[in-house]
Amino acid sequence: MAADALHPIQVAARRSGLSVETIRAWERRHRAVKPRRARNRRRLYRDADIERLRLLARATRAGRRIGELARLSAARLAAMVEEDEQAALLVPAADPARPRTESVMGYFDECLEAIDALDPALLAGTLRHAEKALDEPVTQEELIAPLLEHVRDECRLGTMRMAHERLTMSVLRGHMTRSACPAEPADGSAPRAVVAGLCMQADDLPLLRLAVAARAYGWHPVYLGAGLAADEIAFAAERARARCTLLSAEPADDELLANELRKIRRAAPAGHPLLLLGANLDPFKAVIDDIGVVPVQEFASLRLTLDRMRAAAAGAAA
Amino acid sequence: MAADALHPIQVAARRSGLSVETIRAWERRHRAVKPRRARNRRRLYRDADIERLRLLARATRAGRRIGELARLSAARLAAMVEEDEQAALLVPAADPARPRTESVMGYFDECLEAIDALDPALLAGTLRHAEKALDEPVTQEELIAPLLEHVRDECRLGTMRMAHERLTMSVLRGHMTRSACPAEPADGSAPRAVVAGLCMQADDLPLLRLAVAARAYGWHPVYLGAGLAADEIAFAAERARARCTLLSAEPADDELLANELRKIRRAAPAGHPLLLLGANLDPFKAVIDDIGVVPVQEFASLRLTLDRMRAAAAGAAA
DNA sequence: TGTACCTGGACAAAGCATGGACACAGTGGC
DNA sequence: GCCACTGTGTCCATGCTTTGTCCAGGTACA
Repeated sequence: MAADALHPIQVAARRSGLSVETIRAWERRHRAVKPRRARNRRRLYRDADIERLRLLARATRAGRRIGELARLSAARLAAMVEEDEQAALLVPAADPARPRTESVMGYFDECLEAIDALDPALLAGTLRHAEKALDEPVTQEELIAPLLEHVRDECRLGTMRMAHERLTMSVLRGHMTRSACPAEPADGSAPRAVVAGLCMQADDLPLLRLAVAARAYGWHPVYLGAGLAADEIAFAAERARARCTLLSAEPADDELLANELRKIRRAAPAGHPLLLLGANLDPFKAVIDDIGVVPVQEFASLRLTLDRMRAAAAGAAA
Repeated sequence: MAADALHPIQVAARRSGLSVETIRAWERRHRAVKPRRARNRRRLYRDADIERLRLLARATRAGRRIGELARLSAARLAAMVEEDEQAALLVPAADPARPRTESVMGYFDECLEAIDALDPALLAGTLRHAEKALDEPVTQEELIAPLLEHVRDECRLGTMRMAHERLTMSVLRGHMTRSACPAEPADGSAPRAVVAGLCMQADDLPLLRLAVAARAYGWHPVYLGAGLAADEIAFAAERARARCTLLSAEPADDELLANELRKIRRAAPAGHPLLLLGANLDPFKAVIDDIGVVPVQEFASLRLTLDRMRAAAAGAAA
């Protein structure tokens, strides 16, 4: 439907990534595209015109001159762009596997020293360093999670003070936030995933870790934190165009949680996948089977589940 | 219930984000929506009408002209909006430098758009962009703080949903954490400042802002979050070798707060400066004078106080 | 009486079209 | 090296259309 839709130049500009001025210049000087005209002389672009503009933009970005490109047919153009971009991929040779000289244990001890000295910059620096040397999932799994566990235990035992724990949590939260939503603008093609906690939980680090994992596996997390009502989560999934929703279940009032799950299922778009992460999901078995929630017991299996889901979504879109 | 509720134009405006004037103009000039009329000729909008207005608003924001849109059916319109926004997601790789306005207002509006679309990456990117174009203190003072205020208000009014507020807080927290403790290893010579909240407070953003400000003024913040006991704060000040401690006071139980202040003073090293930031410090006047806390009513004066303190510390060390 | 709403008219800002101009990077000749 | 030439993206002046906002005068309602 709407295959013959006509678009004003503004839309053509936004969809092609070119400026309005450039599009007009290309037409004026080279007749690169020939849009229809409205009665009031305004340009009206068909989908095919915009597609052509996109191709032209990519070709110029690859170093070609617009003067040469303008006369080419759509097919020639597409082939040329394809070829150029393939060639560009070959140039930067894949970086060789990094030697893993640094051990996790070493970083762990360094972190503990930084925590003991209450030095946030040192702790953050060590974490970043570790993440560069090790892989990100490894860091999460073998450094950050155990570190948090350790600090909590020591704090409970009295070996460490609350101040240590708070500083650790604060730095870890910052670090994980950075991992979940890094500086580079997100890859537009990554599917989105809403990440939310089912009810109030004081400690949002496990949830944040879910977002970090999603990001590492090629998703674009929309992190909402814990304690949101069911209809808010469903609304967010729809508004953000999410391909799935990741929920976490803290040990809490089981009846209430089950109810929230049902509410989300009802309010979310039909067929929208819901994942529930939790160490002990036995109390929810009935609900999970009933409404079709995907249970995830550990982070290792999360990856598989997410990958399968993305493949399914891509297949459906194609 | 009330599925066929009829709404006055005021409500239609609030829900669609358009002005009342605009809605009337669209109807007058293009018959874009055809609301029912009450006996007294007042417009009455059905939910479907408001939905249509929302779609029209989104389509115009995507670069289309209202004159063209008005004649389209609801289905065509929805498909078009969907397509436009989907396409916009794929392009940003092509236009990294958005040539939009560089004023605070411009950034403010861009942030609101990102929040409305529940797009964390776009919001974070806009904030970073703003911080590069404006100065960091300006961004804090004139963009981030008002933005937070605005979102809270809209959420209270019902124009925005909780999901919007949570996403905003989560992204802002990440952004401010990054500002408070940036990627470069800290300048070793910067004096340290412990930043902590005097008692539990659900919202840690004001406190985080304190850390960001300290960092911007050349200090090295040791951020501990809110809700720490007095002796933990004093311990942290000593262990981290801090030159001062920044505290924030939320409107709360005054007696308790005063007590905490006294406890910190007793437990902290002699002569260690304590700063207390709060909008209304009147209830603490007695304690402040008694134990020598430096009151700070606003961020502008914080800078002066911190600078003087650093100069004094440098003088003493030399 | 004050507020919210209606209508039609008016106006300023923004968007678009056109043709011209400028700045800048290559390119090739000297 | 310098210089002229060309291709290209951006900007500007001018004129027209579209569009958001404002205003005056009038009506309904508490």
